[in-house]
Amino acid sequence: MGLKLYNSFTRKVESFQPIDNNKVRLYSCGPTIYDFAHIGNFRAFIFIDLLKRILKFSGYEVNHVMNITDVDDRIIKKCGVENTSISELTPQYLDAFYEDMNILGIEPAEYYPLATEHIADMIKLIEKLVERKHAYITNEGSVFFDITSFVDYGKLSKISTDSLKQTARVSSDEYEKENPTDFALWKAWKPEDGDVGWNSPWVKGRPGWHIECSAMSMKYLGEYFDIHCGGTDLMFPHHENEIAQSVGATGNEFVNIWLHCEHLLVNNTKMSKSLGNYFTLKDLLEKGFAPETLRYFLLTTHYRQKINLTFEHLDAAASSVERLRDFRCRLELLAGELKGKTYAYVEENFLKVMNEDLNISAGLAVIFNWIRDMNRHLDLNSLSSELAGEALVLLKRFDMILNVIFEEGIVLNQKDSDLIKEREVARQNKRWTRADEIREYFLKKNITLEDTAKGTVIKRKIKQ
RNA sequence: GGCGUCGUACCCAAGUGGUUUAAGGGAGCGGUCUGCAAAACCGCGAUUCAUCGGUUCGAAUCCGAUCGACGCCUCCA
Repeated sequence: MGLKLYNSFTRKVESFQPIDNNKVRLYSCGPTIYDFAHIGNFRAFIFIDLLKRILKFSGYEVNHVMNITDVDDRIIKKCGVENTSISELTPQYLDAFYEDMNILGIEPAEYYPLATEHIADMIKLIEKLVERKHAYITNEGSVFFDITSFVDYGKLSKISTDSLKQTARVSSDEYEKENPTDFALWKAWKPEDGDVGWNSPWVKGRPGWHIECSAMSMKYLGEYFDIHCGGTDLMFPHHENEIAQSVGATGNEFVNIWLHCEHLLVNNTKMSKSLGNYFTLKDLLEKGFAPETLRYFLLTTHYRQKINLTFEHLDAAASSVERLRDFRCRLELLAGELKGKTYAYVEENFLKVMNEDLNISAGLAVIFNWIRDMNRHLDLNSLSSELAGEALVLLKRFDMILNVIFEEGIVLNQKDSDLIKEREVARQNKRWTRADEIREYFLKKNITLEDTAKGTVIKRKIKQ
């Protein structure tokens, strides 16, 4: 019993036990707000959402911090190209990010700290690393982490420092590193940085990318916290460097469990900005895919499995969401009070498989098997309104995880509700042409009218 | 070259030594129901788990080889 998770650090599935009773402290790497995030980025955020929802479902309290990178090479570059400043460039992308997260039904983190608001914390941390001889200052005033000073370097990604020496890009012309594999903590100001720069004990400049996560995670979650997660591509060098910085500075353990999410692929190739093979959320919405469809698609493949994005795959996801919602509609038509726990065993079965490293495929199998069983009873009219109410209770529980089943009801304007009444009369008088005409009219508005023994059922159409 | 993940039906995908002559979803076909639809239900659908060899009383599951796909080693979710 209890949740088990695959720890990338030990490469084993481990029982999860929070450090502090039932409080879970979770850090995840957030977006760099230089542009709109693509749907591959959101795969990772939806994975974190699933993790958080399962933790909460199981009764844990979750304190989640997600950083926002609002200063880095790409941002500075774009500011140069567009002849603007960080404070003018980034807010629009941050807003878009929050909006997209909301559209995809992702629960917000407790904190979204911005890198530029934590420069002082980063400087303090760098000072500590210099003090503890893990970092050195170059002639120009940049500060680098000396990876040879940290014996466990490479332990997370299983990359040996020897092999790194053979492949690391030599960039001594950019900064004066002692060793090409050392990474920047503080970068001295250069003309192409424009007006980006902060004063520091060394020289005016800006933080390296990795230090923000060490500084902000420890500030909000303490030196040692439960879970740190992100995409697999962050494992090296980003997370490896975070460990080096954090452990180097405190001498303590840093993170209990590391979780890494696999990539979203397009044509069997990683979706990425640099390859240009990406879709933003907006792109896919404009193609007619519903937010629920996209959420379901990203949510329902195991997080350590690559997903290949195809429109066929999205269509299949839409059909599945409709199946779940159609079941909800049938229950709603029948349900009495929403109480009771006749179906608690189904929830137990669900949680049991979800506890195995978030085995969502097995979890869905539990849900769909139950739905088929319930539909059978509904077809036979052998489900009482009490039991329908109880089933609805469970369905709501499941939707605390999936968040695609329940929606705000459809509100029809006067003209449309009159049309539906007209259609009912037409059907009674067997004027089928008129009835079909009205059904067509609604279909164009993505509303399906279904004729049942209990009258017309109005549904929002998701599938294209 | 180093490190790692993966290959299960038309598509997606769970299962990682016996309770599986392999869950679940989608698509398809046939049927029930329906004015017609839609939804739902019933039935059909892998004697087989990339290939070959080995271990075992027993393998999709363990080991080895081969083939193929992908990721990281450089910014990246």
